Amino acid sequence: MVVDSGPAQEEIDRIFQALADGTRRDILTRVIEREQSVSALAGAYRMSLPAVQKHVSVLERAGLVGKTRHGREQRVHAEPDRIRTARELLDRYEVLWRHRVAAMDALLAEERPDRSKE
Amino acid sequence: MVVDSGPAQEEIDRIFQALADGTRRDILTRVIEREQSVSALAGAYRMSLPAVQKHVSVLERAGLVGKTRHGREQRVHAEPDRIRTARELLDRYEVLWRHRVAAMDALLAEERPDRSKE
DNA sequence: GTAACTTGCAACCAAATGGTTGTAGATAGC
DNA sequence: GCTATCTACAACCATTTGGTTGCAAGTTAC
Repeated sequence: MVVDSGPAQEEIDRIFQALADGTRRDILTRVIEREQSVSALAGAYRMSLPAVQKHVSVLERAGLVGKTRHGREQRVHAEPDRIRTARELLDRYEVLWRHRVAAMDALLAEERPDRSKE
Repeated sequence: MVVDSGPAQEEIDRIFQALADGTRRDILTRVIEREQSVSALAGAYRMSLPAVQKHVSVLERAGLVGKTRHGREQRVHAEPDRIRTARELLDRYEVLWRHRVAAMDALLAEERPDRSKE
């Protein structure tokens, strides 16, 4: 079932924006496989820790990951529901496309020009 | 890394970047329903025509839409294959997530820290 | 031809992105 | 106590983004 009747535009913006960076997609992949601390993540890339912190923050604001305290460490984990939401978002576009193709087929079958619409 | 066996990283960047803007998602929705000229699209928004041109250009570089000349008009149309590609990209993340949940379940059931798969 | 319309492109500007360094607060271990 | 580590946050900088205006080129209509 759909999580909600449709996330706000800004929510969708954040989700796609978060996924529009290779480092962030890689971070997401890593924490999906296993939750880990920010510094552990930072060790995997050739950039500074604050840079990784920012990427995690972007993913967090998009709701794709969350953080849990374990002593002095802060483990980053994936948020599966939101990931599925993102996929379902793309599903809607595919549904729209199928609809258009069906309309075009009907148009070609009846062989009538429909240019007087606008 | 693991997720990437399809399009290049930059391609994926462009696809998600293109979808990370409400105006561009709306343009995509419109041209999926019916192909139309750039100026016709521009008439639907409260921004200048060059701004809409830029949005279309971003969608075009991402491969989500294409353009066809009809006299002096340039009709923008959707590229369904690429839209499906984007959705399948998200599918892979969901698969990874399911994998991780299955591993966690096995972990909790057997109560041992080894996460080797069957 | 001239005029009107559609498009493309360059220059410009404000705001956001993605990175850096530096500083400061908690927590674990000595 | 002191020290080292993990994290957060602020300031700063270069580049990109999203918008503007203005101008040039191609196409249609007169």
